[in-house]
Amino acid sequence: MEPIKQEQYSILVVEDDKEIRNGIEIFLRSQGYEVYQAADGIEGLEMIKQHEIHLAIVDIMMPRMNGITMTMELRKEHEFPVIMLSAKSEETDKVIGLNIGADDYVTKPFTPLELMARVNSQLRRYTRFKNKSQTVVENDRIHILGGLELNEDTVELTVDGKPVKLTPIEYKIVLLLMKNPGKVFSAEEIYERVWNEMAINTDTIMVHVKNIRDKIEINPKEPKYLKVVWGVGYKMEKQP
Amino acid sequence: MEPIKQEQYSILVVEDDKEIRNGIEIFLRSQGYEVYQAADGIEGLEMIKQHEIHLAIVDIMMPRMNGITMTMELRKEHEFPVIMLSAKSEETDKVIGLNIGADDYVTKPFTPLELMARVNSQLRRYTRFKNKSQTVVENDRIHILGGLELNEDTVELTVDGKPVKLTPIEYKIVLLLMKNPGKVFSAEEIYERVWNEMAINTDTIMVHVKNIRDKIEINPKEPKYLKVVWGVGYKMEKQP
DNA sequence: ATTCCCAGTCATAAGTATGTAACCGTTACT
DNA sequence: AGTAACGGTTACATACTTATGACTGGGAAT
Repeated sequence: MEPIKQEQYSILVVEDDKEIRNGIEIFLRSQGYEVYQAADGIEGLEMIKQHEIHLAIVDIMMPRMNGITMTMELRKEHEFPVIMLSAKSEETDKVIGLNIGADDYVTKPFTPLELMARVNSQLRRYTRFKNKSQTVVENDRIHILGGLELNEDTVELTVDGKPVKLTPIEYKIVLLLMKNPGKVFSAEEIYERVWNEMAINTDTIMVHVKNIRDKIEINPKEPKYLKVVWGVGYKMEKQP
Repeated sequence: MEPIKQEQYSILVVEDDKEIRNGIEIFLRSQGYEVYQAADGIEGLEMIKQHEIHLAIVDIMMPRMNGITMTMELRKEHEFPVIMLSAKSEETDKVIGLNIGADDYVTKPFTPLELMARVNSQLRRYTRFKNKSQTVVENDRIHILGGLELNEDTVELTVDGKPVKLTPIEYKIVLLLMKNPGKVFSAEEIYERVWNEMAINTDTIMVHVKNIRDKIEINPKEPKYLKVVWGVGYKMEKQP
């Protein structure tokens, strides 16, 4: 696990629990990041004014000003990625759905690897986006596969040009598969990467797959896109 | 659903209670992992020096050297995933884990299935990550032998460019042989490495070999790829 | 309150893969 | 040539994996 960093990125950690805050700081520093701390939203916004920040990790529940309000505030001025921390996955879906402007979320308790993966991923995306926005807007946030077109920015999927309504979970599954065309994911893997938690059973995935097929396939009985690989998992078939 | 494991991963179990240690070992072995044991942190570090370890399961409370100290020590040199075993599910334990570099937690008491799920999940992440970091390098998850091409990511085999459908077991056998071109495996060896259990009879292998030949060989009677070595076993012939 | 939508669970059906056994060919050696 | 040991082939019952439709409960929208 080695971060590739030419620049030194600065990360702001906003979290009222001092132990967690320090834990995150130590870990991020060990990965070569510069770290600033704040104990609540107001302190956090103050830090952003004073320092150049490339990414913020923000807890939702905090005294004085909570993470949601803080994120909405900072978004008026800044574009850097915000990763939210929340206690349970209940609220997080709402947060994402509400389009507060957070880019990702991690549910507590989390492991270092989880957090690290998301920090790296967001920074990668952010820095690439920044560079490209000056030239042509060649977007890697639009995924095309035959007649399927998934747009990450508008969160929309079209089949042969016709928009298709996906539920949040369906969207996440399709996104994962379309980001990796041809690659096979086991049901467990899909579960872990979409839900961010251990898989309990694979029935859930099967049902979602069926529902997705009903929406995107001309003939769901003989899928053209979302195929099963027997005994292994599912994949999005590359189109000729 | 069983993961496809052609490589034998080595797991170190560090736990002072001998019964638990042995219990874990039995389950891990049944899944095809190589297992090493240690009764405390000092022994554990010793084992890591002597063997190549891909994942460690470490109890927190142990005599002589506890799991936290041990994990901090091993992190100075190694990056493989560490799963901690702890008595309480207190969040503070997990915060401590953030500081020391553990990747996941299982709270005692746990079921074998729980532990297994986490072990598989962590190894999946770890190996995936390792592969991603070497983006430029020609992928070691694609194996080519003459007209045969096997891709581990898409779980596909093509013969002269044409895709061939393999069953899970056929796939595992082909993968094992193609990863070791020219190397001869006895039927027993193939059985043990694909099934992760003792071979009872070799008929099964023979049948699978025939079925594979029917799929990948132009003339199955005179195999070009999957050859028999009389009285010894089977191999994938290196191609000129 | 009522309706609607989504996520998850379950029972059952449909579809594949697998192991076994019986039988046929080949090879190596006397 | 005879024969014993080994490898190849075929067929089929059984076991697994995946697909499907119906049902439940929770939450949001009306």
